[in-house]
Amino acid sequence: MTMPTSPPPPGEPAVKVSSTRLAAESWEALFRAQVALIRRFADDDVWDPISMREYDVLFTLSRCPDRRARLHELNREILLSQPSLSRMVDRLESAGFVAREPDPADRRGTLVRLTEEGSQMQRRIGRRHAASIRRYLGPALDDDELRMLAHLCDKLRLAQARIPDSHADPGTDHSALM
Amino acid sequence: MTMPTSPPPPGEPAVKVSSTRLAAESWEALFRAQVALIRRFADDDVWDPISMREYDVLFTLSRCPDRRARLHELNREILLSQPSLSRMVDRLESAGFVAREPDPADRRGTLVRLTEEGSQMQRRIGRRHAASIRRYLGPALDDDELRMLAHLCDKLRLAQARIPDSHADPGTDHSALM
DNA sequence: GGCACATCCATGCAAACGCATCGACATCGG
DNA sequence: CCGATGTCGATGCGTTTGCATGGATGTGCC
Repeated sequence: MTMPTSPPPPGEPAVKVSSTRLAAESWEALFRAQVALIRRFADDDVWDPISMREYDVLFTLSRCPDRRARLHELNREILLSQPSLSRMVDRLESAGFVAREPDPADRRGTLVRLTEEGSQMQRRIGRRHAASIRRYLGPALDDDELRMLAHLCDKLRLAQARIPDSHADPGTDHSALM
Repeated sequence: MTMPTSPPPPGEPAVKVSSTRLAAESWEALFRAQVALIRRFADDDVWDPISMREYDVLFTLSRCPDRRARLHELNREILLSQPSLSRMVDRLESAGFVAREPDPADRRGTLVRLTEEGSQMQRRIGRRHAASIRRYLGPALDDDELRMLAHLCDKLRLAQARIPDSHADPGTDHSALM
């Protein structure tokens, strides 16, 4: 998805087009690999009582300090709109896997905490999911390649914090002034 | 999402655990990088008349021979269930971007063809999206790194065809017998 | 040929999603 | 201290998604 291409626009500097093309091909490869793997994981019957996306929430919480996080913090890691995440937490809460508690430091916020039951569920599914990951990635790439892939993806993700929006307000961008 | 981990299961051979952990870390890195980039692309206002997922369909069709494909073929590239894709094609058809036509070679199937209007729309959005891709990937990775990332992702994706399901029927898997 | 089975697409329906919005609280400026 | 503005999370509502299923056509076997 979200791959561009189309014939290179005429009149652009050749070096820039080439570089754009390279970036587009890399994004397409990354995206398609992710689609193929998500498909395989979805076909695994390891998620049983919850969905893959709900597992993502439990997993993310399991890595948070004290296994709790603000809803808004969670929302930065989960590919869901804020209202959708709020309702997903509703469902996980009624299932007993997480619990909402007020944030004493900021009474606007809500802390979402992984319950013991939720933690057990995350570990149970996580073990099976880890076996699947190994099954699908292990035969495809050797250890050095896996390390290289992780390194490049981390570098790509972390760099995003330093790249402004395409429609950022230039008046408030002081990063080049100081 | 869909990252496993949890403490390494006791009693497993150390080498296997280590390898599983490496695969899991690579998958997590790949997935999180994809999430971060999808977020950025979604925030771009380049999609205007359609959605990012609908653009994915137009883009995929634009690469097909004669700009047409069977619905079922499309469904292998698009991360959507078959009924959802069917309805998305409904919407794109009423918007005039694609057209359904019967497949003369297999009367069960339906060919989805990109109309001229749909092709123009794809190119229009594609140019803007390509600029975004360059904007977000270019400063993060140099050309060699982009090439390496694409290579590893392609290798990972293409290898999936040779890796059986986790719950494959052993009776029908003849790959090891011949 | 004819019957069993597989494949392809469409549709009914409940669940989940995103957008717009609102109330509650925090923060900043006077 | 108070009002303006910004941030956080919840809810109404229309749209989109997935699951289960059905109808139609292709394929294999006797």
